[in-house]
Amino acid sequence: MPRKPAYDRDALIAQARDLFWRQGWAGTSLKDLEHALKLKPGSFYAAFGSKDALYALALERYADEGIARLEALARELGPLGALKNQPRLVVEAASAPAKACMLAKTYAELSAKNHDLAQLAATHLSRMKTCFADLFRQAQAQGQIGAHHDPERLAARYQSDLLGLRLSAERGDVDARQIADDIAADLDRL
Amino acid sequence: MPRKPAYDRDALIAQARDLFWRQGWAGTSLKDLEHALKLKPGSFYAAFGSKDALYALALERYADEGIARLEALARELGPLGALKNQPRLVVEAASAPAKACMLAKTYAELSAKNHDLAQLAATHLSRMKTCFADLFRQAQAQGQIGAHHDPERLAARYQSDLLGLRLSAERGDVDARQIADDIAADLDRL
DNA sequence: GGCTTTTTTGAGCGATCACTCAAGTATATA
DNA sequence: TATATACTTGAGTGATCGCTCAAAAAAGCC
Repeated sequence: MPRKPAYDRDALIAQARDLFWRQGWAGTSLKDLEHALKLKPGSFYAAFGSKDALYALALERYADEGIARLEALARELGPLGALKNQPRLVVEAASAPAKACMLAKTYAELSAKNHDLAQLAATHLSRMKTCFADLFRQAQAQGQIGAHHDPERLAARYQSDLLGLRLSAERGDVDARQIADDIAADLDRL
Repeated sequence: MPRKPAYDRDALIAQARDLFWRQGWAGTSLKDLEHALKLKPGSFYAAFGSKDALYALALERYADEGIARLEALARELGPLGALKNQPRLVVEAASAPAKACMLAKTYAELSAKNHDLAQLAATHLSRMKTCFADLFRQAQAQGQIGAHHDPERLAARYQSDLLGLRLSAERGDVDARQIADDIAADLDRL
């Protein structure tokens, strides 16, 4: 007997993610969301509960897709191949709403106030780091990387470099592709 | 004949910089500033004109002091020594309001909206990059770094790594000192 | 078609935003 | 001490914030 919603919830989350990714938490108002998602306030709150709840969904979507993409890349190119290609891919992703990492932007914006979303972003960053560490471990098991290296340490450094790279890629006066290549080249010296 | 202000303008700018640095642009309200600087709205606007004008002053102060600190370090340790020590120093600066770079945070927060302050932060980031490039050039002239390297490229990568490091240093699940040491170690292999 | 159930709509809520300004107060000169 | 000239004060501006809710509209079942 009930009426069905006129929107595609998954598509709305993806749209919200793109908006939040570009503009940040404080930089995205409900008016922005209502306009982009074509939802009036009532429908918005019926669907998602609050701005923060939607942001949390967007963060999760962002992290899940990022990890899935990396794992797919590893199946295609192997662990070291995936790690070496990821920097270039991220920098050259033309369709992405922004170059910088949404998790890092969220954490940077909200951690000072101990906002729940900052903690959530940190958790997802940690998941990604674990994913990197797994790939380094696999590369090591395949003999592509010296056995004396600590995969966790390599992962922390790699993630740090990627975050810097992705922030640099938003700047007009930096050649991010050069940096991406240099990061990849460093992996060959391990 | 006039009355003198009861405040120290330079000290107020430093306090504002610390607050903005920690909390960001949108995250710092005028109430926050009034409370921290102990200025009522009237005095605040008589002294600085607007929130954005004070933020611009804070950004400039931040960048100027950062460059001055690095140049002093280079006079003490030489160009390569300064570049190698900077990561550790930044990560271990216990008295700083935050680990992450204020210029990077500002740019990340405001560039999507083409805010004037984002452009200003980008300009200061560029100044810093030039400073890094000068140090790499000097290190090269002294034979501490291979002559085949492009100092501008080294500077871009170094700054990118530093931005990533400083963001990572705000996280609880990352050993930033290890990353800092790894960045420094990479400079020895140039 | 009639009824139930849900979604959609949009006016409007209190709170907070950056900011203004007139009145009050303190100080340096004469 | 008197006067001129700033600085300080804080109530209050309109705009925007995230969000609520009652009424209107639409879709599934009999």
